[in-house]
Amino acid sequence: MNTLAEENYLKAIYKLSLTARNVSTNQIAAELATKASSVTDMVRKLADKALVNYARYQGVSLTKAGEKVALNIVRRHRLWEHFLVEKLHFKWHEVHDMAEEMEHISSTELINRLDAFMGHPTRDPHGDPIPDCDGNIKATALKPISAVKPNTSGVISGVGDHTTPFLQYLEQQKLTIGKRVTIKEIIGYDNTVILEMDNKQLQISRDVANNILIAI
Amino acid sequence: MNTLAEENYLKAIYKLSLTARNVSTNQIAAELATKASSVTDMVRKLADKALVNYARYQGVSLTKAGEKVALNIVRRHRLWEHFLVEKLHFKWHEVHDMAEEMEHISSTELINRLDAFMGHPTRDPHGDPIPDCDGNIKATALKPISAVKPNTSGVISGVGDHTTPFLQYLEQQKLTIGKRVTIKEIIGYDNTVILEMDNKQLQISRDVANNILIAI
DNA sequence: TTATAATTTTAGGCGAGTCTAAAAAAATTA
DNA sequence: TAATTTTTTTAGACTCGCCTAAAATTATAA
Ligand SMILES: [Mn+2]
Ligand SMILES: [Mn+2]
Ligand SMILES: [Mn+2]
Ligand SMILES: [Mn+2]
Repeated sequence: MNTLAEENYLKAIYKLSLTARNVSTNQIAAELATKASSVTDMVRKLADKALVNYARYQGVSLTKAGEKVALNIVRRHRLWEHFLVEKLHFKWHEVHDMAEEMEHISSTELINRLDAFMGHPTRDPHGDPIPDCDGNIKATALKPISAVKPNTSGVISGVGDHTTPFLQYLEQQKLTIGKRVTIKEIIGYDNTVILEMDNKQLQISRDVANNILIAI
Repeated sequence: MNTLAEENYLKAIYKLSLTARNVSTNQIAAELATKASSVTDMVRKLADKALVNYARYQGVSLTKAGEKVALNIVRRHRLWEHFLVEKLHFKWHEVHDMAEEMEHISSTELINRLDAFMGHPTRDPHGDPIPDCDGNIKATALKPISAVKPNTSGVISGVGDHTTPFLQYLEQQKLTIGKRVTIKEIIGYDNTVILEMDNKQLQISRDVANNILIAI
């Protein structure tokens, strides 16, 4: 149906669309570590297939059909990540690159059986929601720790940075998905955040606080 | 390391090498449903990478390095097939095409963990041996039912034909891996074979008998 | 508003992998 | 052995996805 390259572009456009109405050529190029001219080529191909809306110099957005394809790739990616962590006992920072390949395995039946095998999980190891087979996805309102008022309590439910060093740091600090934390104080000087977790105090930097998302 | 196309060629050459010392261009083309000219191109590329021995018009054989790569792909293919049948409950005739894609997932750590997760299986759902991580493979001397003497008993341990209709037929007749059968008689007229299995008699055609492999 | 900078597109080219058609070599048959 | 058939290779072309360099367009600053 769609090539591997097309799938990667659609997923990138989907991701960027979460924070911008029209996605720019340069944004896509940066996301995929490719060149703007390559993006222009591919975007025209996707427009021909009616998967994106595109007018030159105007940026790009997914059509209904394109969004459906993208959500399916996201579903596959997150289900495989879940499998890798839950069944093969990989750490949460190790699974992304493997899932990046596995998300392109095309069988729908396979992914539905994997979904059932895993017990229809709703979130991947990083807290991101897993779309169902119709592309429905639970949008959850999460807030970065840096954006909540002191004495607020919440459960860590997602991360804003998926890089290995960040995830490893969080794991080392036991700041993992599901943990309840209370924001005690935000230091004015450099926005360091003082947290309470498991009855212990803990300081995290502004950058870290920006990338830990909690449900209140 | 190697492209998807290169991997498919190496696997095809490996398979054909089991029944021929030097594999011909046309054989490879038939196996991969491609054209002889494409095979010549690719074979020269594989020779440049020292994965095959090739002299024009002389056919091709795997080098030690090429065989190692091929065995690794076979390992991945068969482990994924095993997973699909044992964990996701696919039937043995449904798994080949999915495994054909999954075998190209490149992570060695992934496949070793999958191996452990499945309990280090030695055979895939079709009875074919699964190479270990060093490429060691247990060559088992199996005989087609058509080649054994009457009143011989053995255990069905492999198939010589992996096509869906054949596998479905065997399943319907309960002639599956692990079943013990006794060859009672081979009818001279058309080589129909009369079997005993589960204390019942059963007739199979010459073609079917040729493609059921037993360990005696 | 005009000049400058940044973004995006176009033009042209490259490698991978495939194809068809024609030429070369090997195998088979007469 | 000579003619014919089959197999294999070569020649040339195509699509896909990518690149660089240059041109066009849009955004920003003077
Ligand atoms: Mn991908
Ligand atoms: Mn994830
Ligand atoms: Mn394959
Ligand atoms: Mn198999």
